[in-house]
Amino acid sequence: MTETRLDAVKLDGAGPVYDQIRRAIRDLVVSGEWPPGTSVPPEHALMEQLGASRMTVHRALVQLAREGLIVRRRRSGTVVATPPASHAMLDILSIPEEVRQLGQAYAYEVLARTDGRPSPEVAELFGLKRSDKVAHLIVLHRADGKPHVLEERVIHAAGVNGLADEDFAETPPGDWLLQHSLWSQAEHAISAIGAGEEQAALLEIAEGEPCLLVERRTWNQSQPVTAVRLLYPGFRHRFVGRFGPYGAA
Amino acid sequence: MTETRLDAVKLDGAGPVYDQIRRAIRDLVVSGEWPPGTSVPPEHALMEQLGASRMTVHRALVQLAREGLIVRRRRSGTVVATPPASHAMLDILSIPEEVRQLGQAYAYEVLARTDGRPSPEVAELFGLKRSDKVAHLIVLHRADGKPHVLEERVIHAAGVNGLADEDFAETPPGDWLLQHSLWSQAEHAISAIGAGEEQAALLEIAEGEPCLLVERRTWNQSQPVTAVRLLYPGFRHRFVGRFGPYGAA
DNA sequence: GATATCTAATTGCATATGCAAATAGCAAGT
DNA sequence: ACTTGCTATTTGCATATGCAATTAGATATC
Repeated sequence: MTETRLDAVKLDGAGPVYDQIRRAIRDLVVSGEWPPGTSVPPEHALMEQLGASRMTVHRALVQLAREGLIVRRRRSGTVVATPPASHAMLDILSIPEEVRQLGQAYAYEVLARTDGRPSPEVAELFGLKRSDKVAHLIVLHRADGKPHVLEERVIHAAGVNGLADEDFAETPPGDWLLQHSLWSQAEHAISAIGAGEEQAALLEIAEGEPCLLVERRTWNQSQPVTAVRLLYPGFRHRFVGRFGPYGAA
Repeated sequence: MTETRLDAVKLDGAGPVYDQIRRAIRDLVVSGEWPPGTSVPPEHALMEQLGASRMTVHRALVQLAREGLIVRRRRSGTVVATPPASHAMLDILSIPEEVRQLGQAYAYEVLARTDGRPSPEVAELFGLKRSDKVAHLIVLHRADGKPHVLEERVIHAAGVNGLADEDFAETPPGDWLLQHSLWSQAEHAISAIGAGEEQAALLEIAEGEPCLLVERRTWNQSQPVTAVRLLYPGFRHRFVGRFGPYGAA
């Protein structure tokens, strides 16, 4: 339960007051300045600090709660929520979790790791300078001992603390990053591709076998954090999502 | 602009009043009883009808507006929104639109149509009785003259009006359905698969070439509406989505 | 020490009121 | 016809007020 700097909440005079309050607090949350667990000042305090009525403050907080950024409980007060680990549509943010939900035993091996400058392709793909430092990893995830997905990942060292000291012996890089970095934007791309020679060997499938390729890039405040390519044997995987016409269910 | 039955809005006494109002109106919208374009009674009318204060009615309507079910404008009033044609993550609800957004010329051919009973596999997949009537269609969509995606579709006749009289000469079945049916639930599945012999011939690719298979099933109030399998040549397509940790961007 | 009870902090909900902003529709004037 | 301006309707926003529900923490009791 971190200390909350009350005067960190500042209005910008643009638009409705309730929305100024909402944005001010949202910014503190998504910037990481108020990390998950931080307690948000009670309505009365904000009301005095900002010179708004309680109902106006209330409206802002209720909306933030509906958006899932904060959690409110009577008497205990309001705290910053821990962001949902997975995303509605097609999520695979945590591969161990994904495998275990299938009721299979999870294991992984780090097949290769190189720290250094990004290759030209990687730099291009990611909008990095050649002088930036990155870690490049290849990881094979297994379910019940059988190859499940092949992960190739680039991590931007400047965006993540403690990267050099981590050997990913205990935790695979994807999960480790979830705990050691923030992200504000992500992009997914899904396509189908035939397995290359090396990839096929690692996944123990035939060369050219159709695979699902999931590419994900994440940024924090427009600074790159990580990019990953996940190669799933196609016949064994499908991604499913459910929703209604007005949004995810 | 349909007539609005004011007394259709009824409270159920469960939970907060503003939420009862919200749910009551939401139900009228999603059930199709108030189709898109219907004008919602003004706050004053609802206020009197329901015996709630204007602010309470307001709160319900504001929330529905934020959820995208209704559109509100000062003086003009409130109308039921036309549901968004495409969904944030991976949408391809309208293939013509998708192709045109790529700046390519769109065309399609209905390769086959059979009306009758569902095959056992289709019935299984869809939870239909063998006695239900369905239409089975195979459609090839082209972009700039080249095969773009192969569509295989089953439509449940009982769920859709006017199906028998439609020959899909003007509008491909996906788009036609969007206009002639409602859906309340959809399920997407994405996988990778090698093109079969016939499929490869139609798409003008090599047999076994990796393809993205998008399967979508839609229901209205738990009654099946349609199921479709879209086969995209993998090297030519990728589906992209962007979002933040707290939801779609 | 354990347990029951009270108190006060905090959020949740609803109302009443007033004013601001946008604008559809009408009226008047040219 | 076309423009101009007025007016009434409708939504948007903020405030002040009061009470209800929940419950952490203090207090009293056994």
